[in-house]
Amino acid sequence: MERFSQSFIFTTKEVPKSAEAQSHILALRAGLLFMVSAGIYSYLPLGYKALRKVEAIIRKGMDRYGAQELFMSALQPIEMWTKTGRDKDLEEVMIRFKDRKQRQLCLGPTHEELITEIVKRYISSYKQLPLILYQIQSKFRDEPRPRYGLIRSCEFIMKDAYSFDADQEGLRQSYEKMHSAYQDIFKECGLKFIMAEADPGAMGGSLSHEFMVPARIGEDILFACPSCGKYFKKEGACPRCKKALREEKMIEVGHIFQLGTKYSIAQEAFFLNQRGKRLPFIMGCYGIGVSRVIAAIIETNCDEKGISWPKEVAPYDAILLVLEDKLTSEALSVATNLEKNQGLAILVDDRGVSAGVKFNDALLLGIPYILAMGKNYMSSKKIDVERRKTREKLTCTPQELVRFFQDEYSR
RNA sequence: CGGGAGGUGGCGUAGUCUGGUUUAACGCGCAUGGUUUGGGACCAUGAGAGCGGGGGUUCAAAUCCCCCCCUCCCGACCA
Repeated sequence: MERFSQSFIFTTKEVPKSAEAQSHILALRAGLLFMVSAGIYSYLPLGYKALRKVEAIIRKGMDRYGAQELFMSALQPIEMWTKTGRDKDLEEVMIRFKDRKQRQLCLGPTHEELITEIVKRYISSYKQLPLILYQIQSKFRDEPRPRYGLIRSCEFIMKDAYSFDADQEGLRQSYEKMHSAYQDIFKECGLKFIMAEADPGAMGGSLSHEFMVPARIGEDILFACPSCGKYFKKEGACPRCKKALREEKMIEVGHIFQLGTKYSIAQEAFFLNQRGKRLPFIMGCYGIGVSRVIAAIIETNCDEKGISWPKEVAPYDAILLVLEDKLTSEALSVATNLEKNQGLAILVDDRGVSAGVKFNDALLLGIPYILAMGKNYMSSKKIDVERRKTREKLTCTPQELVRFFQDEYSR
């Protein structure tokens, strides 16, 4: 239970000038983010809570499929990149500089090279495979044009996973696992997504799939068949329905790649098979733009009043508005009970502002349940409950509230 | 990196074209006092900027000229 009056949560009525995308405007208005510079953001307590919720969902999804978490350095010597030649390929996006010893360093835009060095050092037998490692970490890219807040920024949070297998069939299985994990993860985050076969581009490799969320401000485009609903990467009539396709904008939230041996061969990362033969690891890599997921969730879960977080990622489960000063201590104990008995995280709005401000801030913050204690509580011990998403309202006593939440969360 | 729009108290803006009536205005927010109190209340008082930075023109510059920086949008780019 936290008290709004003592929390570092600040909302604004006015729309910040430096934002155009809904998700960006709302993230700033609801006090989730602080803009440091173009494409650089700091997470404020409320935004960080939502971020940690998303990270927890990702960890659960990855762990379920046997991936192990580690944490690599963002700082990398440039020599790490010369064997694969990507110091040249990624020259433009890499943020690089010299330290006091004139050593060339970069802030990792991605981590294939480093993970390959790590695995190469410890894995030398087929018996230690397959292996999937992942991390959730900040990535740095010198974007030519940062855009739409968290959608495209120069420093952003990514979940990157890497698989190591002894053969092509192993890679296929690892890829399949990550494919399933991603579906679980995006579903739990409350995102409606589409999977599309993609071009591996500078990552290299043979096969890749993108996870896309349809949104007005998407930077990618897929072509949808209006009759069967299938999506295609290229324009042209639907092969099955022969209908003309229509363009839809998409936010790319995840991308998985079958890399093959591009990195293992270049970096001489080998293991011994059953017959003692030296073979390069067969690799895959799997990314989720964590901060971008936050933006995609807000973008697709909002209305004219503000954000409407899906329950699973909401920074708090409910907000309790105290509309009569006298009720403050009673409200705190109601909140404490809900927290103790049902593990709910409650924000108690005990600020000395008008009811209108509290209701509107509650809608802006997008916490799934808005509870109000005021007149109705004074007269008949009734708490007013509103579902943020549907705006449905009902009333119940504190005792009934316990059952209400049991029902809501067992659905 | 090309094209467009901007930079004025903490936030959002007006003023810039046509220099002077500006000791820079308004709304929000903030502080103090009072009245309010269920869907962004009201009154009073008050604090807070010298107009993105630097040069220049002029008796006089937020306003005109030059250079630079920053932000947003469109495009190019995008693991």
